[in-house]
Parts: sequence; structure tokens; C-alpha cells
Amino acid sequence: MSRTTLQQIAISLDISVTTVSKALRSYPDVSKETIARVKEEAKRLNYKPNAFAVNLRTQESKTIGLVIPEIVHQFFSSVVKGVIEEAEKHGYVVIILQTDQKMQIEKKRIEFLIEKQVDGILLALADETISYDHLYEVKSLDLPLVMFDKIAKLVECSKVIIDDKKAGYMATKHLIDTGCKNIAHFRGPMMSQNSIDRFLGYKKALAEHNIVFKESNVYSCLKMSFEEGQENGKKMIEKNNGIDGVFVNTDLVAVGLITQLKKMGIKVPEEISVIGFSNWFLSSITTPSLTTISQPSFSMGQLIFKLLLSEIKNRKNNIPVEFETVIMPTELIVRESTLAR
Amino acid sequence: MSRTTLQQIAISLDISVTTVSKALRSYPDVSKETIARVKEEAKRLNYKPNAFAVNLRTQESKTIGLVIPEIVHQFFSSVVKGVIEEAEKHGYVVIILQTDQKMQIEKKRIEFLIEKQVDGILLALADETISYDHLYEVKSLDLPLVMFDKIAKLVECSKVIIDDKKAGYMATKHLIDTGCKNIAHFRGPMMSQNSIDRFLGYKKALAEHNIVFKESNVYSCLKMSFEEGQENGKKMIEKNNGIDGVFVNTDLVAVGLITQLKKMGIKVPEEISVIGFSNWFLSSITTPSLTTISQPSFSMGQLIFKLLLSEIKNRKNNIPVEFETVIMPTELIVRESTLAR
DNA sequence: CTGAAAGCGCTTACAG
DNA sequence: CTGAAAGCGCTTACAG
Repeated sequence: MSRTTLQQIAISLDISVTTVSKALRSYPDVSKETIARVKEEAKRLNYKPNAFAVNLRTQESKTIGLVIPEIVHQFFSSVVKGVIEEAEKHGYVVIILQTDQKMQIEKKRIEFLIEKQVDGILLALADETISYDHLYEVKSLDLPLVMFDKIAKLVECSKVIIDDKKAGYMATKHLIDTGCKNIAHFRGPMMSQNSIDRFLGYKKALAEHNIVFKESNVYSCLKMSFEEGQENGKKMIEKNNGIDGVFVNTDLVAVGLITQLKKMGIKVPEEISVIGFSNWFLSSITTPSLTTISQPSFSMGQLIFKLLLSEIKNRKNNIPVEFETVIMPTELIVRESTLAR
Repeated sequence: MSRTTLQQIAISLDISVTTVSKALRSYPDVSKETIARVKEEAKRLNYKPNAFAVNLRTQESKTIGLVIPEIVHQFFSSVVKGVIEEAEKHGYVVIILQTDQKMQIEKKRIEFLIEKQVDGILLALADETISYDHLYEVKSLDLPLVMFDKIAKLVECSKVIIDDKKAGYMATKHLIDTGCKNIAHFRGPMMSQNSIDRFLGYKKALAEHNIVFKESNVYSCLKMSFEEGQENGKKMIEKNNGIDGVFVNTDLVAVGLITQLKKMGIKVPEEISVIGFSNWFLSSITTPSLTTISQPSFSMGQLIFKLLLSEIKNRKNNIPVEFETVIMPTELIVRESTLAR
């Protein structure tokens, strides 16, 4: 059973392919009667336009690319969901590709999307990406690009991010406000801009409250794993330097830390308060539940698609494109792991 | 800057488009010298084939559709990862669509993929799907289809599943083997075949060990949420009928149950053993960590793509297609929430 | 209001 | 070994 074509409808109705094509899209210069006849026949023959032919003719694919470091991660899978849902509404298809945080793979993925002739690209940079040639290529092809979460400040395009520094500040300030005097920070990888900014927020909050920053109170979590939370928690306690609050770069590590503290007989939040980051689902179901900073993900997915779509449309209509940078709000979610003392 | 076409290369080298086309794909009937010249020129001009034209000509899209109930779910996002990685290796693109467990949405998504002319479809059925017209349409179009996780037994196609009944049996038997005498079951939705099969496995294990099945020991979790684990746990304890082990349909609910039991002062596993299902990431980091049944997800994603690809290729080469049903292994993961008594 | 013709960029059967 | 021609299925500028 092969697909119905415009030609078949034309023959069956004894009119031209041109008229059929126009009638199906309700062109005003086709008579109402013809439109009705054509549509009926199309329905009867279960006509579906050949997408390839349409693409070739219109030079549009109605497809966009979404490049992320890793899909099996609640933040990204939720962004993906937001993008897909929004794209569906507008008849767009989304190609999802992963980079595993590697620059070389990111370059390959971008090349691939260019070859596939997507109408635009959504990108969260890999941590290890340090040169932007592939992004300049995208720009030189006049291909709309929107970056999110991990962005390259130097590349001119629309961007959607959160203010990590402010959020890190907010988290640390919450510890200070609830009476912590000696606050540690479990930070993420050195290369990650998000980690750097959260760390800067931490330092800023300390400085503003006249608490001396000590390098020895900062612990690095390169993989941001549960185990690193445990290991660094152990190290921290063994130093025995009176920590009473910890701001952790991400929830998973925070849960590892709490597990370790419980194991060592230290009470959370009575002896040590812990605040995480991201508001992963798991943070609401641990014991104690985790105070954290929530960051938008689903709505970020929706927003980046909308920005990309408007850029696609503007370009098509030769309206000058203006790039914008949107900073989405983060929120303090107070749960059981921090306590006013 | 517009894209280079075959024609441009042909003009620049003063040979025909035909030869350029063949040379780029190293046809044996083109001279080595010409091949070299053409490839060099193509590189110099940064030639990339126009995917639409190729699609239109070859009637292949090198694109497949993947339809799942919900992406923000560890099992499915991990399947997605497996599919994408495998597809990338073979130059295929994956369109991911969600159904939210609704039959009507599933039908729409399948229609959409047919219109987009994907080369094949991977599908995990929505729980609420009860008629299969849309799948018969796929088959009538000779479009390769592979179902996984949630399948329709009546539809003829390749299938990849786990043996939920056997796995439910295994879980329950583990409780029996470790000394539980009075075992409850928290089951999933009535409509879900997976839930039904796990429940049947539970009953079978009881029967085989001469333990009387009691309807009153079965609790339904329609949404399979953390909260339902808590609520049903409360009900169960209030009944006060000496339950000493619970097989829970999925890990998240099991964690809810354990949280509730702890809250009520009941020790897990000393007083009540709990076993979950799926081996979600969170089950390894709770306190106590959760004994569970692991099911393949990443490797399931790889496998379903491979099956689909071989079907696509066989059809193309007119090799008769043989459907197969693969049952992937599940495994008992013993952790702290169950205990030999 | 209708339709003939050109063309999007490629691949392939065929002729030489 | 090379190339002219047809054609995949559509859309659009143009003529009538």
C-alpha cells in the first residue's frame, strides 16, 4: 500500500496538481467548491503530504536539534520534556543528542545537526568545551541558536540561564540566617561555570556577613556523586573544626553527606545544617528531607523553544533578530535539613 | 552563505553532476583520479549533502520514532539513552514523543510519525491503550515496529520485555526464603499489564510455598507515588495483621512505605522486610538501602534499536521479516531492607 | 478561478 | 569510465 500523492488526487478529480496543492492549504484563489471536493477526496484516499518533498521545496525541516550533556539526569530530562511539549504544539520535531560533557563529541553533534538541516539548535554546553569554533560555524550559516544552562558568554545568541551566583548566595545566606557560624561548601568541578558561580555566591554571602572565608572549608566534588558526598563528609568531620552548616553544590552530593553524617552519629539539622541545590525529586523524600534551591527545568525547556521559534520566524520574514538573555528565577525550598538555632 | 551543491562542484571541476554524485560515494565505476579530485573539491567547498533531497530520492529518512509514556522517569530516560547511542552509531536520528499514558495521545503521536515518514517506530504502549487500530495502520503501511516494556500481545511485531511474572515471583520468593510468613503486596494500576504480571508472580510464589493468599493483603497504588507508599503503609499497620514482609510494585512506593514505617517506629528490615522493583537509582541511597529487582533499561534501548534496524534493512532488501520476542533478564539486588531472620 | 512549467538537490537506470 | 535524462513529490511565480 503506497502513499497517496497530490497527483493521484488530481487524476481522480480530473484537475491539476497545482490546484490540488493550493486547495489543500485553502488558498483564497481557489473556489470554495473545489477546496471542498479536494479535501474530501484527500481524506478518502488518506492523503498525507510527503514531508521530504515539502522540506526540499520549502527549505524548512520543521525540526530542531537539542544538545545536552546527558539525558539520564533529572534536570535535563525535564528540560527535554518542556522542549518536546512546546515543539509538539507548533508541529516541530526535536532531535536530542548528548555530549557526555566532551567537547569533541559536542562538535560532532553540532556538525550532524547542520548536515540534517535542522531549523535551529538548542544547546547546553559541555563542561569540557573551551573553544567555540563549532558555534561560530552555526552562526556563519545563519542557523538560529539558543544556549541554556551552560552558556558561552562570548557567543552572540539568545541565552536562558539562572543566576548561579545569586542562588549560591541565597543558599549560604539561609544558613547564616538560621544561625550557622562556620559554614563549609562542597563545590563541583573546577571547569564548570555553574559550580564556579555558586562558589562565588557562597564567598559573597560570607564576606557580607563578616565571616572569614577559609579555603580549608571548601571540598571539591568532581563527579558530583553520592559517594563524594560521603567521602568529603567523612574528611570534614575528621578535621573536627566545628562546621555547623554546609552548602552543597547539588542535591545528590548533599544526600550522600547527610547519609554519612547520620552514620557517624551526627544529627542533621540539630548539629549540622545542610542545604543542597537543584531540588531534585529525591530531596523531598529523604529523611530528613533536604532544604535546597529549586531551579526551573520544564519551564526552561518551554522558554528556550519559544525563543528559538521566534528567531526562526523572524529570520524567515527578514525581521532583524535581537538576542536576549533571560535569567530565570530560583527559589529557596526550606525543608527539614536546616533549622533555626 | 548558502550551501554547496553537487552542481557547484560539477561546474567547478567541469564534469557532470552524475559523476560527482557517484564519486562522492566512491562508486567502483568512477576512476580513482576523479574520485580524489571530487572529494578534494567537496572538502574545499565544505560540501554537505542536502538531506531532504537524499530523503526524497531514496525514500528513506534515516529517522526513527520512539514513543514512550513519559521521559522524566529513570527507566525511560535510560532506555532513550540506549536508543540514541545505538542510533548515532548507525547515522540514525531519533524523534522522541510522549503519550502521558493516554491512548488518544498515543494515536496522535503515531500519526505524526507516519506523516514524518520515519523509517520505523519503537513503542512502549500507554497504560490506557486498549485498542490497537493505530498499530494496525502502522503495519498496513509496512512500517517496521518494535514494541518494548508495555506490549500488545495481539499485534504481530518484534517485542522486547522482561518477565514480570517471574520477577514478581523472584521478589516474593526472596521474602519467603528470608523467613517472612505473612507477606503483603503493594500493586500498581489495574490496567497495567506489568502490574498484573508482578501480582501474578506474587500469588504464584505464595501458592508454591503453601501460604494462603489474602485479598486483604493487597494494596493498590494507582499513581505509584511516594505518597501512596506512605498512605498504604499507614493503612496496613493500622490493620495490625502481622505483616512481616512487603513486595512493592516499584521502588518509589517502597521508599514511601519505608519512610512511613520508620515514622511509626517500625524497624525495617528487623520487623518488616521490604522489597521494591526496578532498581531506581534512589533505592541505593536510602536508609536502609532497598532490596529490589533490577530490570535492564540502557541495554533494552540498544537492543530495540538493533532489532528495528535489522527489520528496516531486511525489508529494504526484500528479505522476509521474522518477528522475535526477546525476554531480557531481571536480577535480584539484595540490600539492607530485607533480612534473613 | 485554474493550470502548465520550472525547480528544490539529489540518485539511478541507461546509453555511449 | 562519463554523462544526459528522468524522476522523487511538492510549491510557487506566472500566464491565461
